Amino acid sequence: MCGEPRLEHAGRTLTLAGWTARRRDHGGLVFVDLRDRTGITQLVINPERAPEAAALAGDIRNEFVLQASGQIVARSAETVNPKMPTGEVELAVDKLTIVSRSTPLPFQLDEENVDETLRLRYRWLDLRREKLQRNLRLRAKMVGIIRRHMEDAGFLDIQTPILYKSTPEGARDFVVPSRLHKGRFFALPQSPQTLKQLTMIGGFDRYYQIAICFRDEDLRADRVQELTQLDVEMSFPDREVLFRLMEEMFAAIWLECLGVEISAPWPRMTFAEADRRYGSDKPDTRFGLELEDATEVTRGSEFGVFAGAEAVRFLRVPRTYSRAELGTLEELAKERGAKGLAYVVRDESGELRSPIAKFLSERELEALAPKAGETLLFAADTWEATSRVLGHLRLHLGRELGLIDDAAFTFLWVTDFPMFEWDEDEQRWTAVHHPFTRPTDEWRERFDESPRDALAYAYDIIVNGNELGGGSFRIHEPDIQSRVFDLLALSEVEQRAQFGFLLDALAMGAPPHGGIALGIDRMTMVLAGEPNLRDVIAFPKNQAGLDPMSGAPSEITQTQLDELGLTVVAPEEPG
RNA sequence: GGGGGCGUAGUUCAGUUGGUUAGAACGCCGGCCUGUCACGCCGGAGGUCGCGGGUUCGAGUCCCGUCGCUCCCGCCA
Repeated sequence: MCGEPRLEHAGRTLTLAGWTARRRDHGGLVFVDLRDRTGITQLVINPERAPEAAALAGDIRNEFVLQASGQIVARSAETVNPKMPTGEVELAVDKLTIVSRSTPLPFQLDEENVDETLRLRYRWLDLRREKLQRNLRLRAKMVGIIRRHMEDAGFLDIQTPILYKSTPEGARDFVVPSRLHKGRFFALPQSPQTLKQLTMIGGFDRYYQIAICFRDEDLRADRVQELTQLDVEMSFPDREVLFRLMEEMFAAIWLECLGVEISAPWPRMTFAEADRRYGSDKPDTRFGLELEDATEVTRGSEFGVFAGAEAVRFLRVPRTYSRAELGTLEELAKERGAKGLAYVVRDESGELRSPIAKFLSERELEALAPKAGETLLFAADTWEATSRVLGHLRLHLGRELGLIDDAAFTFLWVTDFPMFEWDEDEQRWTAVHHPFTRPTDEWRERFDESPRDALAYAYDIIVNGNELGGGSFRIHEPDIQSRVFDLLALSEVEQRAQFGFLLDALAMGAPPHGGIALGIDRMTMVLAGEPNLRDVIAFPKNQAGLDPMSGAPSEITQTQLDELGLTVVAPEEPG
């Protein structure tokens, strides 16, 4: 392989094949950097040694595929290239074959910042680049460790269908029309959730699958429409066993892929604590800058906004800001729905700068205790809104103030999520996790009496503020499952139509069960240090959900439409 | 659905206050070159300044619209 020849191989005869990374034509001597996935070796084509090869060498262009036979020779001292691993040797070519030619490339493989549409359109070229080679190998290695780990722990790989049933709960479904049953549709699974529960009821007590899941929602840098997840489920679950299984798996991945040791067990934090301290259900605990609560202190304040707010919370930032900078921060706060951003700056001199200071009593200021060189940034609103605004600001400030150690990995379990949240638009309760999540034991019998407060037996894996996975213990009692559906305003008819099979199964000897699902794409992203999911996926779609390479999604023929019994009512104008 | 950023040669970019023929590097084509390794040297081709409209004597530059890409909000059980 091109990355392998070393000094000790000198004298050996061999054949290398690969791509032309670069040709340096000296008129007589021609040098070619030949590249394959292992690296680069320099070919030397000397017309005195190999006249036939030299005759071909003038034709070689970038990315031509070559096969070259010859002898590995030590380079003379002055021609050694210390920058390359194979730089002490080169291949003195005897026989050269141009195996395959290439048109000039639409972009150069060594160019940075190439337009992403171009990279996606010619993905086969992008894949030759070092970054994607590295990321996809890392991903494959990680998946290998995952499979080994799950198999060793006695989990059974069971495949579940891709053509499945649409359930309007949750994300939008991708649907596939049925030819044999016109007017009816399969849905691609958003997750094998109900199916893996059925494997438990079916007597396989430890299931796993590397499953592709489909969600027809808008895309983001860290969100794609078809995602790969490690899906895990076990019967008679023990949370400690499951947590340890995950901690050991991540430890193995991080050690084998990065050489990084992760200490275990990981810290655990309830959702309530995460929300209170970090304003987030996925806190980045690589830095402090925690939210503080001034609601009690400012109760009855002369500053009406504070006096009347459900919650007054603030960030204590260890620096001072100019008015202009505070304006920028306020814009950020408003992006997340804040009405404004009150502040108190105490300069190094000890002087207070604050539009609200005149409203604050001695007692209030004393309690807030801004130190010299500090800025307090306030949000006064509903509790939930203050979390959203300050949690967002905290992340921004953490990055801006350089509080984040990029080399650090902080793993965290967040537990005890709320079961439900109120959907203002639809005027009904929705499941925070999913409707099969079991309430904690204390809420088991009364979750529907106080849905706002009910807690779920659910947990997330958070790494550096990224949600890498989440799971729960499931409901295995048909009556409780029905009551959850009732609370979610699913009529009895809808329950039967959508989830009848699950309710029937739960009624026929369902063991207690629970599990977890991990985002393989996001795990790779964090592992590779990539800010973008598309760079850890071989053939991703762009942000509009289109594939610039194949042109998918595309129109289908009238014959296909007829066979499927479909009519296209409002075709998109072809762009 | 909404907001921000970007769009100039094959690629990555520059382009001043609105002013002559829109530049550079790499790539591409031709020529020279026997120790280069981002080889070097000489020459050349290559542009609907995303698209449409407007202002102006004059628009890559200003204005309006539109399209594409991207980041974010909504959405993502």
